[in-house]
Amino acid sequence: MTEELLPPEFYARDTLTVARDLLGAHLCRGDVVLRVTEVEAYCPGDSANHCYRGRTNRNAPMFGPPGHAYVFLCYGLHHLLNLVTMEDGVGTAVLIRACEPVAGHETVAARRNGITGPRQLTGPGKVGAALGLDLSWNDHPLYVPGGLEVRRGTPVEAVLSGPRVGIDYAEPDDRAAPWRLAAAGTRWVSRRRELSGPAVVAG
DNA sequence: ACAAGGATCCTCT
DNA sequence: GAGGATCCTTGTT
Repeated sequence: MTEELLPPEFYARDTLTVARDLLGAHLCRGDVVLRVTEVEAYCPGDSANHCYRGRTNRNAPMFGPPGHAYVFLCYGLHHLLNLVTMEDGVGTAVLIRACEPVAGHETVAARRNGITGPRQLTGPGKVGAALGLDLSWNDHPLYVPGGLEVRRGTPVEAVLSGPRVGIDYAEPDDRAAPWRLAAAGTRWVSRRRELSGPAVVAG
């Protein structure tokens, strides 16, 4: 039996809550299924958020309806996947930083240049590569069957947290905010030394 | 029209 | 641990 697609209402909530609840969810495209193990929340009024300085052509999908993808190209070569949260017009999202493979192992390995083990999928650019994403997936609705889908998956036992990665341009309070969340008890997480917890136990 | 820099990864050492 | 790859978005002339 196929797992339930997460509906738009799932995303139309507080971004940190959505981020925590996305841990354990499944990203599905074709034969590939990835279980989300690490995320970052980009919140309202957050100087690390691409939307902090208002709407531009690039961040427009983040200002759109919840449950759509926001894909952007980082350093000219990595496609990073975000899931838009909160109400239409707010401009918040959750970045997917790491996953563990559930199905489609051969496809993932091929897209990752034959790499297997945790280095295969721990890092946001690697997740985009494993799913075969490019900018054409920008604004794609993730609750519609047949394309890129997010399904319920299996919950995580406990959550680690720490500061977000690669946001030196942000203001000090936002740099320090513990808005990177990861599943405890798995090796499929990037930069684990910078995380602490378990601080939150899933109910 | 141009220059700068980025929510990174890989290949070395 | 250091450096290069690589191209789009953005703000400025």
